[in-house]
Amino acid sequence: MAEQRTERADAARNRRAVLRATEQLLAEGGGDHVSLDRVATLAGVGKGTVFRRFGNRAGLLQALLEERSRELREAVTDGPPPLGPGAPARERLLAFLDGLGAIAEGNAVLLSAHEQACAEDKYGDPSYRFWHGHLSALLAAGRPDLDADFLAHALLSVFDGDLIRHLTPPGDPRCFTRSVQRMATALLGPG
Amino acid sequence: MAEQRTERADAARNRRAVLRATEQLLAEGGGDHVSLDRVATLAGVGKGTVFRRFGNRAGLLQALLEERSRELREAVTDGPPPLGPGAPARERLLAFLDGLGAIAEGNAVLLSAHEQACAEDKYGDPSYRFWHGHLSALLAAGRPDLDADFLAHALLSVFDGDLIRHLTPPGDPRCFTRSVQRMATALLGPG
DNA sequence: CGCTATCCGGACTGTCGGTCCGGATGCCCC
DNA sequence: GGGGCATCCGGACCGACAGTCCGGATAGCG
Repeated sequence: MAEQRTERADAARNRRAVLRATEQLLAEGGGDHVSLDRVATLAGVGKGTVFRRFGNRAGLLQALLEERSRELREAVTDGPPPLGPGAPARERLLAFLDGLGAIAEGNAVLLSAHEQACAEDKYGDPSYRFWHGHLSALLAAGRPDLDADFLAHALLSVFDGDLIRHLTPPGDPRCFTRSVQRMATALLGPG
Repeated sequence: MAEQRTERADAARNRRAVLRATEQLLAEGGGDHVSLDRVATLAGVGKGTVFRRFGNRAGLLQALLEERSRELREAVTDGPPPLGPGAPARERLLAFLDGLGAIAEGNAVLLSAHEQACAEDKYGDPSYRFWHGHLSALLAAGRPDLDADFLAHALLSVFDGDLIRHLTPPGDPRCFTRSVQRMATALLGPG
């Protein structure tokens, strides 16, 4: 539904330019630094172009996030174990948290900006629903006695850009992920 | 430091009027409905007055949240068990989560608005630090082998206004709190 | 009752997200 | 190669908002 039959060449070029400009602005200043005016100017396009492609601020950030996490989503559905199907639920869960943690740690600023932009419908966002569904299924497989749906929300709620930056010391970029994995292990119990 | 020697009567009256106006606007529309212009108008004061009292949007919402949670904080530090000191850590933890959950469930809209306004320093906010310190101490007392500091952040991260509204069905207002308590129990293990 | 520190009000500014439409341009078909 | 049309572009424009500022009002004290 979002894809036209064919996208005109200039449209594709502009889309790429806008995404590149967005990530550049995110890198050089905080999330607040990314105003759509600035994105458009840096990308060398008009403001209207940004909105036509991405709908609004949230859509723009979501597209960037989607680009950064598509690989993990494919690995989770179609890839080899332990991420993909085939491994025991416990191993798949830890592998998944590792992958998601890596993305989150590497994109904490983008995460914060996206959380702030997605004011109200964060839990209806397709991307969120996918992560939640996957997590929920793995949890239910590991511990059928627990409330997998809620625990999946709880585990995801910890992937907060600000929290990640607050908990990541310089020199140990995977600290957050390890903490999440330890928590998940404690939740699953000594199974 | 925030208290003047004596607050003029009109200043105190205006402060109350602003807080009342804020909660009224929060109640009748979403968090976005609370613009400081509207608050000032509804309170019957000028815009400058709102800013002089509360600094900015975040300060206003924080003041309201503080008002709603002061009782719990006092009960936790000075009150009788199981909330206050004296009960076993496990019981205190569950009682604390019950109290915090009640506040969060009753103020989900305010919570959302506050989260959005406190863009960057959410984890430095004195109120957050208090809850985190308390939770962290109780967790450390119950399970010294776990990373209490991280788990306290994780438990608090689930108190998200949007998530609470998303998980609270009509007719079961305490559903969220029970889920949180079950999660905490699972974390503490079968001790 | 008068004086001063304090407070009030609302006009003002700069910025932002989002809309709109006249003009340009890529693309397909002849 | 060229013409016609659907698509896209750009940036002027709008309304709303957070936050600032200062001339004027007033509470409270002596």
